[in-house]
Amino acid sequence: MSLEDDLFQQRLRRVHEIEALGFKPYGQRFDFSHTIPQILAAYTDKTAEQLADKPQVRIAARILTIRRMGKAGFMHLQQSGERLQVYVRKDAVSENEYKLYEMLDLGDIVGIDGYLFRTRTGELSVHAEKITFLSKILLNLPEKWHGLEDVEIRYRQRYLDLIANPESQKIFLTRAKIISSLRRQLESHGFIEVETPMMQPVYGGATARPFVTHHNTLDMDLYLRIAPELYLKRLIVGGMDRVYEINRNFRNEGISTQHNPEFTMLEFYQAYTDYHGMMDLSCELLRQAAVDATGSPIVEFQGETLDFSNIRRMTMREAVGDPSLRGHDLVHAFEQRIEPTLIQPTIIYEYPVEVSPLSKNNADDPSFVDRFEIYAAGMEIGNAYTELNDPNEQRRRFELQLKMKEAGDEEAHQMDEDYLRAMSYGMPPTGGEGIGIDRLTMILTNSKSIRDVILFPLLRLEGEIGIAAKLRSEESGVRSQESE
RNA sequence: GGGCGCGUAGCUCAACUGGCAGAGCAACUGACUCUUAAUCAGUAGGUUGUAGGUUCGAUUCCUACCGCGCUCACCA
Repeated sequence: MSLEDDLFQQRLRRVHEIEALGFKPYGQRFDFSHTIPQILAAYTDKTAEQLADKPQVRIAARILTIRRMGKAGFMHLQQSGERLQVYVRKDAVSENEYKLYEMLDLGDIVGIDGYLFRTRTGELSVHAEKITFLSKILLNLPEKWHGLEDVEIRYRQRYLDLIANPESQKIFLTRAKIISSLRRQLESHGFIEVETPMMQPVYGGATARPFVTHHNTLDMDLYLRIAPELYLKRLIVGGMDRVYEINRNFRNEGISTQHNPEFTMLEFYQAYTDYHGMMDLSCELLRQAAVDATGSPIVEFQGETLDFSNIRRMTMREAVGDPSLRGHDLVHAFEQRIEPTLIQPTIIYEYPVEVSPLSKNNADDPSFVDRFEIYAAGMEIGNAYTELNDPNEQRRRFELQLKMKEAGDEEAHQMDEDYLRAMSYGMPPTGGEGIGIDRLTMILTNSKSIRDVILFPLLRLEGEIGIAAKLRSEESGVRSQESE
């Protein structure tokens, strides 16, 4: 029998031992008085004397370490990636609770009633007076000071990563702060959050290959959206002058450290402004998001110092520095030579019309459009433009895209007649923008791979896991032992 | 999809040129009422990713496959 099976069976037996002591191995509601982060925030700077009145606390968390010394011992509990020590002495808890303490495993979840004090070495700790059992671990936790380093397991079993690596919790906490910062800022500018279809009969708003799915009752093929853009602009036509959406896009393309097939995009549209207005708003949004997420507009990313309080602006032609290049050649030169060098946050504006089917022409040179993208750390993190609101020009752009499609461009835009119809009712001059939340999170959490900022990145199927069989066989093993 | 690299105990890693698969942590037994990588004494734990091949002998060399990473292509 392998070690793991042995351990599994051993712990399953322990479930019965815990029951025999009068505890529930998979416990119930536990009304805690504080979270561990709350206790640390409130009492970290309190001296032993200031804790002399024995502040009473009731906490619930997972056991990360245990140090037993016969008739007393310590353990560290962890909650939301933060740790607090608990001191258990035989004469301070009931006899059964101490027996329970002696059979606890790393990874079990317990509730502790007790009071705060400082140990002889000065560590803030809970002096346990009551132990409640809340949940049993059956598997083995990763090793305690190296944590879990195997990236494949970190991505496949994110729950284990979150237990073993507190930094991982922090990344997703920061991600949440970024999103809530952007929401708060947009709300304060009068933007309304909306939700538009993820399943679309006609896909558009970006150049990408879509995922296809099928609705049975309607017997109709649908595309998972590659962008919400065309629906959001229908709302602008309808008089919702400031709208935004934070949601998933799906693109059926390559996977890399910067690409996941589903990714989160913020898109926002503001009537009666243009791309210069969007530039100013973007700079404000990004600076404040950096401050809200990290405490500063200046962040470290892979050895570089990025300053979001001072975003440079230059045209694509200026960035490339070759006035003879136009159209696709200009974009190609830019992507090849310039994009990877844009480490500091930079706005690149005025794009060729060929790569911008939904943007308004530049008034001085109609072969360019009033569009910009935001780059940082060599990645594109945002894309914005003055929206094309002339339905006949939009029709010509769609027809140009259809020709590109016929010529073999799999990512060229589809014709969207309802979008043209909406625009024919009159769309106000509008500025619109998309910001890639995953990439922004990478930069603000100093993460090298997009998989580090997506809780469950797409991976190939893993082999047989076998846990159901193990649970089943151990269960029958326990039963046969009991009947002996 | 192409190229390169990695896969050894639950975790983190060793194993020289092809020669008896090992350590720390975790686990188990025992001691210990302020430890914190607790300590001390002892015990157990392996289909070396999978399947073939070469060889007296393969963790090691070869082939294919599976998974992951990096990178190029593509893309945001």
